[in-house]
Amino acid sequence: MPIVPWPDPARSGEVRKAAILPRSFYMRDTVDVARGLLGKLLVHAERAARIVEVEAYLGREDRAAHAWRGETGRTRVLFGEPGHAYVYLIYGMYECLNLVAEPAGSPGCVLIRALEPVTGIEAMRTARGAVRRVEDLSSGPGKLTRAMGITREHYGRDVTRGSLTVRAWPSSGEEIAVSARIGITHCKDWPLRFFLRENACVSRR
DNA sequence: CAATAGATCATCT
DNA sequence: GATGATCTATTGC
Repeated sequence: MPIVPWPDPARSGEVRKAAILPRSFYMRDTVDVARGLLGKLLVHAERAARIVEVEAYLGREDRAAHAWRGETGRTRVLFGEPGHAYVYLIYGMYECLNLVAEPAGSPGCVLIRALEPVTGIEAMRTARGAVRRVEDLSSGPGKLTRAMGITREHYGRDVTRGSLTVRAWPSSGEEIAVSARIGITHCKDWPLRFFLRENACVSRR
């Protein structure tokens, strides 16, 4: 079965009507926000995609989290209001998108690790160059920011309003799986990665 | 197929 | 000056 079994334009109307998640969605325990984001829609620049893989990063107790050392210039937004974007450069080359969770002062966040394209697939292809398969367009944290046109310009953006939003989307009923987080050196065994088990767009299948 | 090297730079020590 | 929440091309079996 194709990843997108419906015509692209037919879905853009539904995307526009989809309700933006309110700030209260993010003002909860980081793990609850992470699980809750699975299946929701990330919308930006005429493109929309379902969130299919995330990781939770906690605060000062989590040595793998950027907030572990406390507030710095880069991590400032993590300590602010929930529902904002934390975007940073990794390995000198890729940007990663996180959504800030928990009340102000508690720096939890959720790394968005993979998306399933829904609309704007041609724009994603253009942004991703030589990639052929739809399921490879946004199946990783660095890939999805490229595909969606998200950069450090979006650092601190409020995702409950404006051009970068997260919206409600009908549940697919897919099973949620849990594992350790990927690519970290500290707290390697903490079960804070959540993904839709059988989804073809999850990274590292 | 699996393993690995190289790209490349903001951030923090 | 070292490190890192990655990706891709290339090498080798």
